[in-house]
This record gives sequence, C-alpha cells and structure tokens, in this order.
Amino acid sequence: MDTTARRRAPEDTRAQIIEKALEVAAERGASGFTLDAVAARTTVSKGALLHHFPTKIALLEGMIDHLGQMHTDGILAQAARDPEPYGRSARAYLRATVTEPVTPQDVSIGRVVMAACAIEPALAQRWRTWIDRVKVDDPSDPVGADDALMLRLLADGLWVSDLFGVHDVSPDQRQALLSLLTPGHPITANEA
Amino acid sequence: MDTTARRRAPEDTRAQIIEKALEVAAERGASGFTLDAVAARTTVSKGALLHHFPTKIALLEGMIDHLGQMHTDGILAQAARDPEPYGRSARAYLRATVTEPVTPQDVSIGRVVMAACAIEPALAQRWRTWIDRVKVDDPSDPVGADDALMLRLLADGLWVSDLFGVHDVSPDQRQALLSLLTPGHPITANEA
DNA sequence: GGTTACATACCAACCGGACGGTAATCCGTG
DNA sequence: CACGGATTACCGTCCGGTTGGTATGTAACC
Repeated sequence: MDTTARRRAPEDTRAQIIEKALEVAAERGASGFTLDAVAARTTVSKGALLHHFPTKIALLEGMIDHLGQMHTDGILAQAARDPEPYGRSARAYLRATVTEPVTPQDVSIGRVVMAACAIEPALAQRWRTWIDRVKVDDPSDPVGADDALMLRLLADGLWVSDLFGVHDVSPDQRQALLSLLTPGHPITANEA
Repeated sequence: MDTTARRRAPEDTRAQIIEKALEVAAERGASGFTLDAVAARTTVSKGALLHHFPTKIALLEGMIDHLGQMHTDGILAQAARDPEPYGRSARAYLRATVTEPVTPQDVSIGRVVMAACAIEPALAQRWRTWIDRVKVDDPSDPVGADDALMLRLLADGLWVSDLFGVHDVSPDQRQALLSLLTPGHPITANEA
C-alpha cells in the first residue's frame, strides 16, 4: 500500500474499496453511506473510487456480489457437511441464516443492501442471481419443490425479522426450525 | 375541496395527502418519492404538506400507520371469517399475504416502505407495533407458539419474495402453504 | 384577536458525478 | 535493451441539480 504501488494491484484496490465500503455501511447505515464517506475511509481518493466503480450503483453491485459470494460459499459448505441428501440444499439455505451469528454489523449492512435493492430494482435482480446459483443442485434432491420453497421462504422471513426486529425468535425456536425437513415427513400436504 | 374550505376539514386534508403520497410511491418508486412530488399531486401546496407533516419521516409514519391499519383490518377480518380456532390468527396473517392480489402498485409501495424502514430504523419500529397488534389474540389460540411463529415467518418471506421477485411461487404453491396449519398436525417437532 | 390552515418564495446543504491533470506501467518497435 | 507513445491508476477540485426544510405573509375560523 505504499505510494509507489500505483499500477501494482488494481484488484487489491478494488477489494479494499469493497471491504471499506462494507465497514462504512455497517457503521453509518444507509443515510451515511456516501461516496465521500467510502473514499475517506480508503487509502485512495474519491477520484480513484469513481475510477474503479464508475457509479454508486456499480459500487453497490460490487458489494452485493461480494456478499453473495460469501453467502453462497457458506451455504454450499453447509450442504457439503450435511450427510443427509434429502432436502440438503434448502436446509443449508436455512441453516446459513439460522446458524450464522447475526451481529449488529450484519444487520446494518443488511439494511443498507435492502434499502439499495428497494430503491434500485436492478440491484435486487443482482441479488437474485446469487440465490439462483445456490438452487441449481436442487433437481438432484429428492425433496419436493414445495417443501424446499417453503424452507427458503422461512429463511428469508427469518432474515428480515432479524433485520427489522419484527419477531422475537428464541435460540430454541431457531433450532426447532432446523429440524423441520426430515426424510419421510413432508411438510406440505400435497406432496407426492 | 373548494378554496373556501380553509379551516373546514384538516383531517380530510391529512387523509388526502396520505392517499396521494401512496399514489406517488406506487408510480414513482422510492427515488421519485419526494415532498415536492407529493405536494404537486395534492390540491394543497408544499407548505401545507409540511404543515400537516412537519418532516418527511412524519409523512412516512402517517403512510405506514394507514397501511398498518388496513393490513391489520384485513387480517382480523380473515380471522373472524375462519371457523377453525386452531391457529386462526397466524393463518389469517399468512392468508392475508397469500390471498390478497399483489398488484404492481402494492409492490412499488411495499418497496418504498421497505426502503424507508431500512434507512430509518424508527419507521421499522412503527411497523412492528402494527404487527404486534395482530398477535394479541394469540394466547387464546391452542396452536403452539412455534408453529404460529413459523407461519408468520413464512408469510414475511413470501412478502419479500413478492417484493423483489427472488422466488417464483406458483398459485398452487401459495394455496398449498395455506393448508399447512391443521389441528392435530403440528409442524415443528418439539411441539407439546 | 389569536390561532389555525394554508400559500409563496426562498435557501442552504448535500451528494453524485464530471473534469483536468499527473505519474506509473505496459508494450510495441527498433 | 532503449525508448516513447499509449494506457491505466489515481488525485483533488469543482459544479449543478436535487431536496428537505424555513421564513414570511394572509385569510379564514373560534
């Protein structure tokens, strides 16, 4: 990061910007998330920031891609650790939401991303692509599509509940949700 | 609404402002939801708008209260129409989300509210009070708290899925979700 | 006459992005 | 290898448009 490292590592600069941008989002929230604030936190200037991300939406896309990458990695790792093939993917999706510690920083970042997606629909689309990437291995799963969908909706609901504090969900209740999808015990009625 | 009706009906003016504000939110989205746009759509001026709602957040609070009122009314009406007492409240909560036609206007308004809540946590708190108001009759319900919570989380997940289009949920699948909570068939494992 | 319900004009601050400039690096050529 | 032009990374400043909010005035009502 010395001054001579100009052209050395543009990819590192990009990564650093995204990392710092997430920090700003975590600490200042959506209203405090400005290009100036992000630039001030990085070692580079605002001009360089705009050089790597020509627009604020582009920066948010970068952040969402980063988060999506991490999230899908976590889900796929969870799925790989799960010996039971039945409903593996959907369960991992839920488990990632239930298990991961939801820190105040996570909540703040989640709110910023949520606000961004609500304001700019294109960003919501971007987020969706990451979700779809996790779903690809579903066809090989013997679990019914209805049950899998239900678990995912449940996970999403739990996520927004954590974001806005709409429901009080105890650790026990979180744990109970995990044992929902078991082989031979379909949840939805019109399952095969 | 003639010009002579100055002092006549301040309450009507308030109601009209909220109504028009929701229209603006539906048509212009979050980025187009500005005080000027709202004022332009009403018969009153921007000054009058600020007179009734001294700040933009106050206006959003008014809108959220209005939506919350309608939503809880719908849920309570659904619950009243349901002959089966088991899980009545939670089912009504879910049914309100599943049954109500989700128009593009609803989606747009929902996004604006979502963005507002994500940016200003105080608004999320406001929304939560409306949810709590629906839950009050739960204690008289023989359904387990875990199952009721699960249905609510499911409903919330379905709502955000409709808002952002994350999952494709067929009408059949929506219908299937409704038949989840039946007496004698608890969903979560650790029910009594 | 004092308060309420508005209208009109105005402002100041914020913020995304444009711009002109500089220096380091890459690359083709001889 | 030398070298020189093109490209890329980056800087710092400035600007214009937008927007939430204010200040001042005025007419209707109690």
